[in-house]
This record gives sequence, C-alpha cells and structure tokens, in this order.
Amino acid sequence: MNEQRARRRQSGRPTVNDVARLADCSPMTVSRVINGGTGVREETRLAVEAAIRELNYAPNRAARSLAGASQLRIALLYSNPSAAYLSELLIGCMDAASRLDAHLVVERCDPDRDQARMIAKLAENAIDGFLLPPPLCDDTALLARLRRAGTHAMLIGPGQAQAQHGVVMIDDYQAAYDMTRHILDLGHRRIGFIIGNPHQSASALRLAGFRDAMSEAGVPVDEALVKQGQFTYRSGLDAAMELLALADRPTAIFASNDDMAAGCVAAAHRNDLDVPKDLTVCGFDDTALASTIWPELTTIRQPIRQMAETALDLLVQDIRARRQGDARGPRHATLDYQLVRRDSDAPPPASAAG
Amino acid sequence: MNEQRARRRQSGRPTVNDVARLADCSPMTVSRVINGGTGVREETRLAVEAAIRELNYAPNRAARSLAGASQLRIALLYSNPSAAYLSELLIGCMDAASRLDAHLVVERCDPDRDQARMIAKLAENAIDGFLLPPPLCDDTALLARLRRAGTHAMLIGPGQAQAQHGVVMIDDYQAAYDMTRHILDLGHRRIGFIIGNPHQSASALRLAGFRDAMSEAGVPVDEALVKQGQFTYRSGLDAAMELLALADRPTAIFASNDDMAAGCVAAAHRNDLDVPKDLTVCGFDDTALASTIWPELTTIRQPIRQMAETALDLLVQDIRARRQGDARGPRHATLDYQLVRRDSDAPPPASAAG
DNA sequence: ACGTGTCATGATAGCGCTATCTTTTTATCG
DNA sequence: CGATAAAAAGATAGCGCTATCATGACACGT
Repeated sequence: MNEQRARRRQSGRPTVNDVARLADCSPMTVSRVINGGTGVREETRLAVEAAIRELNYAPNRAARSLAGASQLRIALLYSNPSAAYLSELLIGCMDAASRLDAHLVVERCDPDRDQARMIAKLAENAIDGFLLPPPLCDDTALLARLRRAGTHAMLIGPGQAQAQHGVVMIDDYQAAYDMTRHILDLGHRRIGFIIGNPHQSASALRLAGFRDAMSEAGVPVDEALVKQGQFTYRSGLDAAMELLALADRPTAIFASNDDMAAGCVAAAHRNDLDVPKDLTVCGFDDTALASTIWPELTTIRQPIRQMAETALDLLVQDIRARRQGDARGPRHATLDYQLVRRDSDAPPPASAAG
Repeated sequence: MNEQRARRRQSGRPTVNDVARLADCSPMTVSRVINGGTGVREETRLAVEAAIRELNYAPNRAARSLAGASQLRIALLYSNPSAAYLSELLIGCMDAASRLDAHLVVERCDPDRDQARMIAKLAENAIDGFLLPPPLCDDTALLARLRRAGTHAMLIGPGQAQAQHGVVMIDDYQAAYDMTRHILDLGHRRIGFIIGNPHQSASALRLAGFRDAMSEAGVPVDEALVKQGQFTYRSGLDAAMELLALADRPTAIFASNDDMAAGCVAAAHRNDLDVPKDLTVCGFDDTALASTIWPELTTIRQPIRQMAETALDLLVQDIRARRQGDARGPRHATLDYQLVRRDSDAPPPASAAG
C-alpha cells in the first residue's frame, strides 16, 4: 500500500501534512497560515512558518487551484510582433498569471486570418478573458466581436479609453507634452514631428500633446514640419528625409515611436548631420531598438511589464467579481511613464539657436 | 448538498463525468481517449470525441497534473535581454510547458548579481530543471555550478556541445558556411567578416564556417577584412567604418549577427554607399531588427521557438527518465536553420566585379 | 454556577482527474 | 461449443489542498 502511494507521489516534495506533523497541528492550520493566516494564534503561526522553512515546503499549485476551483484561463492575443514589447508583456503576464494562479494562453492573432472563428471558439468555453495589447486593442471590429460575445477583455495601452472593456494605459498625451517640453527646454524652436500610424488612436494623442506643449510655450507649429508616418522605420526615414531637405530645416525631430526615430537618425547621417550635435531626435516607447542603435535614443518608457501585470490583475478581479454577481464593470488604470534621457538630444547648434 | 457542491465548483465547465454521461461510458474511458486512447474501441472513441466536442470540454490542468503527480518546475534563466530572441523563446517555452504540463518559472539572472545564491536556492527544492539560452549557455562557471548541484539543465544554442548537459542547437558552422557560399555565388570576392563576441563560442564557429567556405571556393581571406566585433550595433558600425575606409574596400560584409549588420548598413550610408547596390550586407539570427531596418537584411534564421520547444521536451523527458532510474544521460538535438534572403544583398557593382 | 458568544483549531469531504486493479466483453482456438 | 487469452470498460482510491462545518477552549455577563 505504502509503496503504491510512494510511486504515485510527486518527487518526495513535502506536503501540508508533513508540515502539519512537524508543527504539531492540523493541515488546515497550515493552509490558513499559508493563505494570509487570519484566525491563527501568533505562536502557532510561528511554529508553522518554522516548519515550512525547515522542510523547504512550497505549496502545490495544481492542488491549490483544484481545491479552490479558481483556475481562470486568460488568453493573451498578439498580432504585431514588436518583439521587445512582446517579451516584456509576456514576462509581466507570466508573473501575474503565476501569482494569481491563472492559466495563460498565448495566441497569435492576425486580423486577416480567421480571427473571428478563433475568438468565437475561445470565447465559447475555454477562455475566461482576453488581454489585448496594441495594435489589437485598437481593432474596433475585434472589440465589438468580443463585446457581443460577452467576454471579459482588458486592453493594454490603447489610445483611448473604452467603456465596454477594461483598460490599462499611460497618458500618451501628457507624455508627448512632456517630451516636447523637454525639447523646448533644450532651446529648440524649429521642431519637427512625425505622426504615428493613423489607425492607432495613440497617434492622435501624441500629436495633441506636441501641439499643446508648443502653443503653451508660445511657439507656433510650422505645419511643414509635421509629417505623417506609419510607425515603421522606413516611414520615419522618408519623413525625416523630407524634413531635412527643407530650406529652413528643423533642429529637432520628435518621432511618435522609436522605429521612426531610428529612421530619423539614419536620415540625418545620410545628410551628413551629427546626432545630437546637428539634430536632436527623440522617440517614444523605449523599445530595444532605442538602446540598440547609436546614438541611443532619448525616449518615453512605458512600464510595459507593470502594465501587463496590472492588466492581468484587474482582469482576474473583474472576472471573479462578475462571477459573484458583482457587476462593477470593467476596471481602468493609468500608469506612470518615464522620460528616458540618452544621447540623441542636445541644445540646437549655435548657428540655429535663438 | 448539491448547492454546496455547485458553489465550490468551477464556472460550470464540463468535467470528465459530464462527458462520460453523454458518451454513455465511464470517466476512465474518457480519460483514456484524451490521453492517447490506447485500448479503446474505435466506436467508443468516436462517441467520446463527439461528446467532448458537443460539450466543448477541456480537461482541467490542475486536476490532471495533481492526479498524475507530474508537475515539473522548469526555470528559464535569461540574462541578455535581446528582446526578439527572448520573446520567441518565451512563446516556445510556454507552448511546450503547457503541452507537457510543466510549470515554467522565468527568472532574470545576471552573471554578477548573486547568481550562485539564486541557483542554489532554486535547485535546492523548487526547480526540477533549467533552460539556459545564450549567453548563459556559455557561462562555464554557471554550468559547472549546476553540474555540481546535480541539476538537470538544457542549453539552447550554445556554441559547443556539452557532455554534462543537454543541448539544442543549430549548426552555426554550416550556417555561416552557407551564407558565405551565398555571397560568393553572387559574385563577390572581397568579403569582409565581423566576428562576434569572443566569449560566446558560436562566434568562433561562424568564423570557421566563413573561412572554410572561402578557402574551398579558392578565394584567399584577406585578414585586413576580418574585424573583431562584440555583437553590438556600435561594434558593427565601428568595424564597418574601418572596412569601408580601406583603399581596396570590400564589396560585401558578413556580420556575425543582425545588430552588427545593422551597424554596417548605417556605416555604408554614412559613406554614401547604397545597400545593396554598392555594398552587400548579411547578418545572422533573423531578429526583429533584421526586418525593421531598411533595407531588410538577408540573414540566417534560427528556429528559436522550435528550439525552445525541443529543449523543454527533451529536458522533461530527461528528468522523467532519470526519475525512473533510466540514466540515459542528457539529450542533444540539432535543428535546421534557414537562409532568409531579403533586400540587403546583390551582385557586386560592375566596377568591382570579376 | 450557567448560558452565550468569540476565537483557534480539527474533522470531513470533496475539487477533476488518472493509476491501478477488477470485472466484463470479445476474439481465438482445440 | 466451452475454454482461454486478450482487449475493453468500470470501480476504487487517492493526488495535495482548501471550504465548510463541528468542536473545544476560554472570557464574559448575570
């Protein structure tokens, strides 16, 4: 009998029972200590904690979630394989999922490929909630479909808040405002701006932040210096080439993301301009690219990992609350960004200053 | 009684019992069908599968691993946050972990920060095996420590095979050989090479592949065209600047990774050279950067995701085998790479050809 | 002294699944 | 056609944990 048991058992890892025996109490008390320990005498708690430490006990997740019957399945859908963003996102999600004991399913989901079918299938039964990073969080068709399916979804970093779904974002407007302010403070007056992909709503917010900072500083925006981009390296390169070909060219360019900013740096070098001595270039997002290229980019860092964690937290909260009939509606959160100053900005060249 | 039950239950998701009832058999038979279905009549299997589909049944992982008592904990350690690589790795690992029902723990592990302490702690009880991507897979101190701890480890993409640990790799030598061959076939004869970081053993293999392809083609390697790099953008830029400053400069540069290749492209543009018209640039790894910049890089793609999956598969196999006393020793696998041709290569300019 | 309430703890019963053993059914043969 | 082996299906018993209820101990008021 005992042998059979031993064979079925996990690798001799200690269980609550082992701890209980050592601490001379019941397994239930051990469980209480592990889970916050309300209603346990201080003395008992210490004994249990000592036993846990001695045995190097770690609770079995499977058993825990089975008993608690709380295993949620969360699908993280991604589309644009901006690798830097994705890996941060993944790590954040995994941490949170592990902590919350949720099962994370990661699925690539391109808009063209039968997105509808997959989501329907997932939503039908196997998935309790969705996590949608950009650009999926701005895919209104997808959002509508999810809403219709009555699914819980959490948008990470969308350009605009959503009444129907939960949202975790940074203040794109304010961040762009701050960056513009930073460039102005360096002494620049002719500042070029490259707009992001018009289908992502963050683009408009960043542009607005730029415009407002400029006008508040009393510097009129020269519309010739505002170019449309697509969030791609190439579009940034092209836009910058146009800007630098102008007779009265800008002394600084603020690109709406790092890829385009990297394109600007390349364009500057093709024009024999030094960055930052002859041209200041600033980006947005702080993706890996920003610190890969040379000079490294001054940019806005989003706390991607933290956003992912928060999103998963709120999503799980929301789902559990709704399950208990508490229809408080989707959760929202705005996290802090950070202006990361690196080597791509400087005061304007003396000839252009003032 | 029933109410209590319902309250403890998961979100009304169907269980094996529901499926069994519908398929008119016992839960055990359902379990058999789910797990490969040996020893089940075709007819019964179909009935069960139909029931599964109808109820949209998905097995409960927690219960499964609890009953099977097979939940392994695998730690994925990473150090160099090459985001593109990491995200692929993560996705591959998560897929495999999900499939194998292993718990994946992702930990950042920088060489300086008390690596030893952490590993000791992990190895002590909570972690059954380690997954080590580059550059950790080449950290001999770390490897030795793990070996001493008797831990199972699997190296992903190390430069050289290891007797002590399992390994999943591509043939770096052959890949570099093939890429060199490709450049030679385009008609180039003066080919520059930028070596990778000397601490990663893959660097030497790539260099060897280059040299052998050259000599087999009867093209002597001009040592002035072989530069040391560090796998960073900046080192690639610097090396390329030197190469392009030569009186008799190369018509092609083969960089040992994409970051350095991107640096080469930037250097070319600073020298008013068009890529690929005036200079062919090829990379290695096919990270996101390769298809971000313009022109997009011809490079070698490692099947990173597949490598991660294979690594986890083999690691779990190894652990389970060893647990059952089957000491077959660490597993090894070599996967296929792929030469991805994009827009950064072309025949040499007419003036330099032949 | 007694009831009555509060708190810490224990006993019990599963969560959903699968390992193992036992029973049935089916195929195979003399 | 009954005997035997082999295959298919079922019964039973947990995996490690926690929800729930039951118990015991102790303080309090009357």
